[in-house]
Amino acid sequence: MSYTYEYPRPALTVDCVVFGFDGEERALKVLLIQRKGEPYKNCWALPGGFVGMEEDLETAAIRELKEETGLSNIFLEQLYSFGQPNRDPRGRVVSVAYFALVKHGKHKKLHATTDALDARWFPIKQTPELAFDHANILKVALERLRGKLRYQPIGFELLPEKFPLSELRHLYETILEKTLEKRNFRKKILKMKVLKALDEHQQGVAHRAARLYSFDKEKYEQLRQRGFNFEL
Amino acid sequence: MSYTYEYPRPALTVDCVVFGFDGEERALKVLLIQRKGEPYKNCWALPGGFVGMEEDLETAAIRELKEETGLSNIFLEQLYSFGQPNRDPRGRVVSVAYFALVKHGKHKKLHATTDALDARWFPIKQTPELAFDHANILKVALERLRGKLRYQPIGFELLPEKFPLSELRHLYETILEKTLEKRNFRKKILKMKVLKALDEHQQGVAHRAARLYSFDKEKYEQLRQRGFNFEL
DNA sequence: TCAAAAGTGTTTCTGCTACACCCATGC
DNA sequence: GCATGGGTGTAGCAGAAACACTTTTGA
Repeated sequence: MSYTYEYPRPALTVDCVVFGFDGEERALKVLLIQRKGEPYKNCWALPGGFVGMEEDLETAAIRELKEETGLSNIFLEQLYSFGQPNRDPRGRVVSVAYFALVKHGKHKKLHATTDALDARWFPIKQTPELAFDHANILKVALERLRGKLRYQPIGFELLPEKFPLSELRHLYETILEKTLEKRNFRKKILKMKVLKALDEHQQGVAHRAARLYSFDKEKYEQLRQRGFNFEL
Repeated sequence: MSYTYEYPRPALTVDCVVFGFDGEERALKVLLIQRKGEPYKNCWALPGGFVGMEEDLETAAIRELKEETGLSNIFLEQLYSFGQPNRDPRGRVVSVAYFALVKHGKHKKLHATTDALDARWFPIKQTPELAFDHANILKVALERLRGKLRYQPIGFELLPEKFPLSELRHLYETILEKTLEKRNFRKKILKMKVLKALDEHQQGVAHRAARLYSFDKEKYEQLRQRGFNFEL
């Protein structure tokens, strides 16, 4: 079977930059797969692939992520489209990149599925050489993550459902690469009223157990519609 | 001549949302073209067209803009990619949308070129029915414009080289749809040191002539690199 | 001399920053 | 009882907001 057009067409792919935050190592990580086929065989790359003919772009991103890494049901948002004529040795390939956030703990075990040799988390500071222009895509994604983190409550997407405030702070400190004053951070975030204080505490820690909180998405939506702006 | 591929491929287009600010009417406007051919013949639409095979996405946007409206040398930035499977009746067409800002006065006269029946500025509040999903693209562009305006000095792209402070304020008031206190606006923007005060004043106004300013791009770049953040 | 917008300073108030000590818990 | 991080209050300061009058110019 083949398909014929009057004019040439670029191929269209999606690529996903999946970020996770490892609370234990206090490190921001990115999910990469090892390529099974040519080009860049065995090379590490962002998960992604060709867009189906009847498939929405976001749907394609979700599907590829599932196929190549086993991940599903995660925060996903379009990042940018990359279309340099020579970014792929096979010919003209335009890629719509997505940017995803996952609760790292939940997905520690990754499936290296049929489409990829391997799938692994890499600390953002120690990524291998990447295929295509993926290093650049990753760079853009990282800038976007840092930019959004301060103005939108997306940090919660990287944490488990229930978390102590200190973990949220560590996440901000790690990603923004600066330390935040403990008391002021607490005041600021609690004053926004987007966290639900739970009647639960940490367990099995060698010190006073911290209270757990959860992000109150409904409350946030209500506030946002009244013109409230999350900003940290 | 025809082109054959093993798998089907979506067609790829670029569309441009071009904003201009009309200082006299104090209105934000968008540039639309009237379609010459099917589908949506005679309907108003965003300028745009197919991406060439060896052509960078941004280059394609610049070229289409030139071809359909005569505009060139303007601020252009990628907005978002739209890929709903049924957004174009001709079949699967994915469009990378760009978002452009022009100095309205300079380009009051538009060429209705060979590719379009007509090209016109429409106040954002009074746009006609648009072809395809262009109404949605416009909506996304407008949100982006409002969002960026506060945190990046892009307002200047909509003004002439030299302008009085009041015009800059009117621009902000119009786009953000709220009034700004005259004295505080002046203080805030001047304190940033990104405006050059010129030794020129308005001419032919029926009241005290205001001093003209120009945006100092180099100064802004210097400040930005030292961690300064434009915010209004 | 009137109309219309330019231009200017000060006070008030809010909200951020900086900072040090006691508390609860597991080992 | 000690080490570890959890949790709290306040004083000082900077910057935003609010506000009214004088100046300049052309008609």
